[in-house]
Amino acid sequence: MTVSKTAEKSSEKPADAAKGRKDAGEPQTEALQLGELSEQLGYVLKRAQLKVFENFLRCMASLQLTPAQFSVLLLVEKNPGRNQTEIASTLGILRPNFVAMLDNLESRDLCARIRSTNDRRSHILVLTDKGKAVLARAKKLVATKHEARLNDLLGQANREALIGMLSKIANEF
Amino acid sequence: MTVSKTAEKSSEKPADAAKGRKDAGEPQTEALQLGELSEQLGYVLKRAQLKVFENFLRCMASLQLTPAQFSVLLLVEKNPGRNQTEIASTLGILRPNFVAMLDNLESRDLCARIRSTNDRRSHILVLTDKGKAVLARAKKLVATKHEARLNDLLGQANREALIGMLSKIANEF
DNA sequence: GATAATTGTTATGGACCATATCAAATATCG
DNA sequence: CGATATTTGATATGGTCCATAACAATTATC
Repeated sequence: MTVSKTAEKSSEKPADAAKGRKDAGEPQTEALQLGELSEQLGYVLKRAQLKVFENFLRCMASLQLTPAQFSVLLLVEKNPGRNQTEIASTLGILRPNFVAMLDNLESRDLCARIRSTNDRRSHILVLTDKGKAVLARAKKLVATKHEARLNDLLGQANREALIGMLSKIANEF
Repeated sequence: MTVSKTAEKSSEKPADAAKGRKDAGEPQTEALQLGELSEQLGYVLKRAQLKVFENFLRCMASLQLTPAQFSVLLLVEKNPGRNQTEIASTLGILRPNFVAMLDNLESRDLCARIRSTNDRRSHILVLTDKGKAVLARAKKLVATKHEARLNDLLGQANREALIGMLSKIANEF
């Protein structure tokens, strides 16, 4: 969802108020000063997150997986036998909102809900064979097209340092 | 918006599937393994961004300013005499969505729209006196409560490195 | 001076997030 | 045991944010 619809054209790229100009004539419209904005953590964090998600969606276009869907498949694979509540809450997804998400993945035969025999309220989540295959391909795409891009941009060491700092913020802020 | 409503209680904190347990009895529900998820840039980036925004809103509770509103005030202050289209596009906000945002800020007497004499289609944006005062207080709150938190957590050098890397991603990814 | 483009605006729909509520199943406690 | 509370998955619903189409007023272009 939210991807590949008409996506590609507008979307209002920031830092580009001077658009319809051949970059040769008289710049009657001066570029705006970002000022302290470019030092604001929240601002730059949000911008970076949007860019990363955008790139992720492009890399996954052939598999039609959103970041959220990818994270669900990853977590279900790593934690077989868990129910919806456990998977959802670990990802910070509220149970009601997780239902439609699973409906989607299940309708595409990527995962399945199985009634637990221990607790007949629960739906145990598992990946289907197709789900495992798609996830495997998704991992390769992420590694070769998505994460590799970061290494080119920042370098291996910086990339790891970045992930470490973001994790720290996510966990301890 | 989106803040301080009933906010404070639920919200489904991740990495916490084992909740209603006194942390003393028998852990019948093992913690889930995040696995490769904790190395996924997009995942950790999104998580960090949510935490940072959440903290920002808490710091700004007394002024009732969202990150987006703060960025608008900052940009208008730094770039007086610009119209809605220029401010909005620099922030990556689509013009239609910028209207309600300005209605809000204007109704609170933080900024004002002024018809341009050169181009009577445009609305020049300026901060009101109250807007300037509020922004000044907001800056102090951000510096002392919000950004300072990052320094405590990462240290000055790491904080700057982080901002630098995020900017690079936002601009070159 | 006719046509095209721009500005602010409204209307509208989609995606995402949050809450309340429900039925079925289970847990708890008298 | 049996009444009550809790949990699980689900539905309904509302809010916020994001994106597109369309419009009137104004300006630019030819």
